[in-house]
Amino acid sequence: MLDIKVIREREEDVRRALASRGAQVDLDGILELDRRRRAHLTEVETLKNRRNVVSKEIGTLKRTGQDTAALQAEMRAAGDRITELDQQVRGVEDALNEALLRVPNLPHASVPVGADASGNQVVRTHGEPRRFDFEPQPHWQLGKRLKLFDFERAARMTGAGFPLYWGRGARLERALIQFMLDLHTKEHGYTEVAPPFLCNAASMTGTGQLPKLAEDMYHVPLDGLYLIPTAEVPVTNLFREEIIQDPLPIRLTAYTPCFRREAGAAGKETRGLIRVHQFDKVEMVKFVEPESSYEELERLVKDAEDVLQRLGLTYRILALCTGDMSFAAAKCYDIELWAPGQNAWLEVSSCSNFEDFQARRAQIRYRNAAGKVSYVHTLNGSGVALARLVVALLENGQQADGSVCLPEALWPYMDGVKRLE
RNA sequence: GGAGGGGUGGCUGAGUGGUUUAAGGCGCCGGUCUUGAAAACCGGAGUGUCCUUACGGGCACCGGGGGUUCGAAUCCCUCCCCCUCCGCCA
Repeated sequence: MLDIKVIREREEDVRRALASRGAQVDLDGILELDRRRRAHLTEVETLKNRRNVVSKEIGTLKRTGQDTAALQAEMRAAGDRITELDQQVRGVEDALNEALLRVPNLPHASVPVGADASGNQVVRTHGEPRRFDFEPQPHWQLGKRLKLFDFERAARMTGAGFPLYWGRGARLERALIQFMLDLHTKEHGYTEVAPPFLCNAASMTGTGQLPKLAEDMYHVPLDGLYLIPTAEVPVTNLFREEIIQDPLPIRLTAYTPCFRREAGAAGKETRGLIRVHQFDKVEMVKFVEPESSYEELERLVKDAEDVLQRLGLTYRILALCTGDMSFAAAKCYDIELWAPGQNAWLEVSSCSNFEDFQARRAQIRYRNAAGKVSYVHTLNGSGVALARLVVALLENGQQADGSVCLPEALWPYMDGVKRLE
C-alpha cells in the first residue's frame, strides 16, 4: 500500500511512476476521498472535544448536587451528531482504504521501463545451453519411462495439474527440498521455519494477494481460509501487526507446497510439470532496514543462483521491466532455467524487493537507530521452485538411452544414486 | 464439540461508571554521584491520526466489532485468541 501522504505531497511523481507500469488508477478519486476524510475528521473531533470537556464538568457539578439536565440534553444532541459524522468518516475511510489496497507499488528508479515482458532485460547468463548429439526428450517422456510420476492417476483422484511423484521421482523431490534447505540454513545464514499451508484473509491482504488476485487462489469459505500460493504469505505475515524486537535483518527460509488455480491459463503450457496447480517450493524471506534492502536483494538473487550453480544448471537472470512486475514489487529479478526438452527458458525464481509496500499493509514495523517506529522493508525470492527445477534436471541430465544423470551435489541426498535408469 | 477461567503499555500487575491526563513494580533512556561501574536519588519515555510554517494543541486506542450513557478499561451483545478439565483424534 502506498502512503497517502506521499500521494498527496508528490502527486505528479506518483502519477508518472504508476503510468510507467501501465496501471489504471483513479488518483483524483483517491485524493478527493482523502480531502473529505480530513474535513470530516476536523469537524467531528471538535465536537468530541466539547463533549469530553462538558462531560467532565457534569461530573463535577453532580458531585456538588447541582442540576445538569440542560447540559445533558445539549450533549445528547451533540452525541447524535457525532454518531452521524463518525459514520460518514468511516464510510469515507473504508472507500479510501479499499481504493488504496488496489494501487500497485511504485517501481524503483533502477527498474527498466517497458510495457510488457519484451521490455525485460537479461542481466547475466550462467552456463551454455547443452548441445545434444541426439534429439532431447521432454521431461514427461523421460519421467514416464523411468516411472518418476503418474499424471493420469493424479488427474483421476484430484484433477489435471496436480502431479503425483512416484518412487525415485518422489525421492528426488524430497532430496531437492532437503538440499536447498540445508544450503540456505548452513551456508547462507537463513533460519528455517515451517509455517501453516493455509492463511486467513488478513494475511492474504498483507502480502498483496487480496483483494485483486482472489480468483487465483483456492479458498475454503467454511473456515475463511485460503491455500497459500507461496510461502511468502505465511512467512511475511509472521510479524504482521508487530513492532519487531529482534535485530534486523531477519532472514527466513521455508519449504511449503504452493497452490495456484492458474485461472485464465487453461490450455497454456499445461503439459507435464511446467504449469501445475500444486508444486513444492523453498522460499527465502527477509525483513530488513530500508537502507540495506537493495543490497539484500542482490544477495537474495545470489543465494538462489547458488542452488542452480551447485546443480550444474544453465540459467539467466532477468531484470523485470515496469510493465511486467507483479503488483507489490518495487523491483524484481526473475531467474530462468534452460530446459532443452522445451527449447525454452523456465522461470524458477522471482526475487523481489517490496520496500515498505507489504509492511504498510501488514503493519510490520521496527525501531530504527533513532528509536522511531517505522516500517521494515520486506523481500522474498524462490530458492527455488521445484516442479520446473525437476524439469530442468531431467531434460539437461538425459542420456541417449533415456536415463538421467544427477548432479553430484544430490548424490548424498539420493542414497548415492547417481543416475536414474 | 462441551464446561469453566482469562485477554490492560516492552514485561509484570492494580483498576466494576466521573481528579485515571491508565496506580505500583521490573526493564529501558538521560542526569547527579563515581577513576569506571553498581547501588541510591532525580527526570524522561507508547501507537496512530488531524490541525499548525513552527511552537503547540485536539481526537482515538485497555483482544476485534457493535451497543447503553452527558460520560465506558469498567455495564450489555457478539466474534477472535489463550489457559484448565472432559470428549474425539494422527
